[in-house]
Amino acid sequence: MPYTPEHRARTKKKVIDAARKQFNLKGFDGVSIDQIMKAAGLSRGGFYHHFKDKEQLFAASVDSFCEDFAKTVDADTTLSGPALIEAFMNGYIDKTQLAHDDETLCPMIAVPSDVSRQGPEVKIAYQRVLETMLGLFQDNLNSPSKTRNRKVALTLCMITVGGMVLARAIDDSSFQAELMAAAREGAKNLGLSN
Amino acid sequence: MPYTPEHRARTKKKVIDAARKQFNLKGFDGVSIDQIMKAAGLSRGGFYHHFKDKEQLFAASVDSFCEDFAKTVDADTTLSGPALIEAFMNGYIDKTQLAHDDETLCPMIAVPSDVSRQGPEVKIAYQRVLETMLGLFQDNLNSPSKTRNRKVALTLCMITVGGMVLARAIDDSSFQAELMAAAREGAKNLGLSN
DNA sequence: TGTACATCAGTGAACGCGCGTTCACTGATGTAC
DNA sequence: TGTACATCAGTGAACGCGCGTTCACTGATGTAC
Repeated sequence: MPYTPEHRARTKKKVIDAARKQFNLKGFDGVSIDQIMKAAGLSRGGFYHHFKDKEQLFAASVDSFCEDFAKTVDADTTLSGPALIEAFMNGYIDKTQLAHDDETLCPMIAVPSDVSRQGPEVKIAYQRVLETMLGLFQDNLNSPSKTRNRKVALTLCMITVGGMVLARAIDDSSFQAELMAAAREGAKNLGLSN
Repeated sequence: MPYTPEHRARTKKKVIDAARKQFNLKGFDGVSIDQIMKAAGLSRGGFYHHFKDKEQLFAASVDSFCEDFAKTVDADTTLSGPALIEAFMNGYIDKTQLAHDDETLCPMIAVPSDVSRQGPEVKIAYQRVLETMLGLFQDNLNSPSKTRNRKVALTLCMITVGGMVLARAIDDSSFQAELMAAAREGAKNLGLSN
């Protein structure tokens, strides 16, 4: 058995990491396999040793974000309740704001339209990211009604994602800033009044 | 002067209408100029008599939706205030829900990621659509504070667009339904409590 | 009223290019002896 | 310990294809006389 399984896994991860950045930046159709493999320091041909096709890589890249995302969410144990929600939301929005040519952007915000045109594998990966965010909100809302908490958590997800998606699709930077601010505030009000 | 200006305008409109459907369905990169021209009953070569390039057609197709959208918004004079907001929101969400292979879908929901990768012309058209929806909400909220009304209106836009965008990017139809319902309810609460 | 003409909307072949995917191969590696 | 070998990760040329755009043209039309 030449090469260790770890070597193979490491290479695969390099490809996924390169793909994640590029897909977020340019969309599914905006990047070629050639570009991704080059960015990963490999050549075109090796791609199909690791992935069935381009779509499977896209799904893997969304899943890879989800893993990191879940880790970040679990890592912050110093806060809880509405304070955690607010801190998380601010961090998430800040990251988006800075991410003009950034690669750490959340795929929920960078590629929702691309995902909506893909098959189940990609959509399921996307849903996992959404459920990660949703879970964080749901678990840190303080209403005694679980139903109520879930509804508010859903609304928080919609405000966050909707606000950032809209902000990125317009050209007017002061309107962008207004959207970001309204997302922060709207979310804060909802989280606290709950 | 051969052909009337009206003839030219009518042809251009046919191309824009065909483009709007297809862009919404398959995204900017998912449709070719050839396909659009064929759908409009024309041949490839004539395209550049009407548009500078593909991006300009994309902008025109978003603008074309905006015109129709503004007309719909102005047309409904039987309702006003929160009742109008609720009625509008329900209609908008219903349309999205039915629009699996539909062409009347709002570009705010169908193509935000595509728009975020385009130049200013397209983004400005997108912003006009957003401002149309925002204006409807803002003008029908009853708080005496205009600032407050604008903030709530922004949040309503984020919930509506965010909810629909998320619903279209996942595969689980019961989760989809939950998102749609939460968008309706979240929006209603916000509109009424205001 | 009838006709010659200029205009330009519309045609379709052609351009160069990059795409996703396949494939015959090369060569680095861990294992067996 | 040293070597021959089998495995398979990685290479890069090649495939067929469709893309956005250009261009020489055709032919339907409104206008001038």
